[in-house]
Amino acid sequence: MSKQNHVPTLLKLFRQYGYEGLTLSKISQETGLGKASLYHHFPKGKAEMAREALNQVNQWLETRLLRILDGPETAIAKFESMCEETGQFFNQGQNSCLWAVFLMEQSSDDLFHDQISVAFSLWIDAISKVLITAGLDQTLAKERGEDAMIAIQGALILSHGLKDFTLFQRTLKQLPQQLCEGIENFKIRLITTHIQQVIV
Amino acid sequence: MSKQNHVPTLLKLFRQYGYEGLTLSKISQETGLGKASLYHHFPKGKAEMAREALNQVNQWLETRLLRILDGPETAIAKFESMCEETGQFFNQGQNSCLWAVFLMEQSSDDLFHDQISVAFSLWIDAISKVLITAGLDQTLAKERGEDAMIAIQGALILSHGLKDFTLFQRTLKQLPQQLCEGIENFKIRLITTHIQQVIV
DNA sequence: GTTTTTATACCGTTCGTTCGGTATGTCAAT
DNA sequence: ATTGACATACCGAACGAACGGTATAAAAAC
Repeated sequence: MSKQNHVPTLLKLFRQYGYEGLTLSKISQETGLGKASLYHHFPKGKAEMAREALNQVNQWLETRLLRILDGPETAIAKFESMCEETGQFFNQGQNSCLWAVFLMEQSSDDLFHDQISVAFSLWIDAISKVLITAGLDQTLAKERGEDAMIAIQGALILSHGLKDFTLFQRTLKQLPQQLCEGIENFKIRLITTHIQQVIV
Repeated sequence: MSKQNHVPTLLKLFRQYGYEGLTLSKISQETGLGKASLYHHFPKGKAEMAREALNQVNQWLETRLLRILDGPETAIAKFESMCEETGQFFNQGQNSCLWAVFLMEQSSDDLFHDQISVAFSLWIDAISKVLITAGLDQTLAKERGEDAMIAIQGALILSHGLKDFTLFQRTLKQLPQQLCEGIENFKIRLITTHIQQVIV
């Protein structure tokens, strides 16, 4: 069986147990592969397995989310797609976020901070770019992108802490409106301005 | 030296390394106590040390934060004090939150979920109680309490991921206004109503 | 002089990792 | 068609190191 087949399992395990909390024995048990076989696929050991799991998440971000936000739809439609996709990815809040998990432990943060930092920036910038295109002020757009990520990450934690996953779902549901607040009539304003100019 | 003197060190270490990531050797090294001495103070071992660290946080919540929110000031003033206190506690975003750290690992979450869940609920309820007193609808007040916690937890993660702690500070700064949105004139409305009644 | 606190030495276990080797398949050279 | 060199996927057994934890007893504090 190919190496890539086991990456989703690795992702699930690292999310669940954290970097230090996940042992090779557990990985061996869950993948059905002997420890030596694991080292055949991932010669650099546990760190490489974690890196591959992170890559899996970052690829989801780039191939699914960023593609949505780069699309031709309206801002609100893109954000709704984004939240839909995000909800699925985190299993409606029941999965934790590997980025956050690795950030919480110094050892894994030392190893993977760059990957995580880039991922956050990409997501935030993609959101704010949509907002800027929709006519929002540049500074405000950036802040709203950050606030969106804050809401998602915070909602994941709260949902886990309270074992109430409707919290995550509510947050996602409110996010598009929140992001687009004050720009709903952008096109209308544009048209109005245009008409006025034409008339004059 | 008394047992309680070492709890802040334990808190710092568990926040930094997580539960599985922190070893007794490290604790021994940082506290300057031999392992045997550690087991004299904490007979149940690592789990007890973590529990004491968590208690430290929960006591901060109950003796500092909840006391602020129970005070006689206006809603906005209480929230400003809360954010000030919170900013100090998390060292302007540079400390991570032990609740979140323990929630991310299955092993520590199994051990301490109850303590964490109670803490979240206490904080949220205290906030929403303030808002209800200020005249806000009960459901909306609860949601805002949740959103406040989401913002704080999310901001901590984002700040760490981007190594930009101004993010956390901005979030705290905006929080009071955000919480009080739509209730600023509550007292004025009350007085107005009262005057009208008196006149009639 | 009793109690509290600390240190030394060690326990069994599990950690991440490595070694040696087997089974299966590929593919050109013979 | 057979051979031999190489590549891939896998595993059992073992490695040294570090883990969390525990005796026993000396030292410090009261």
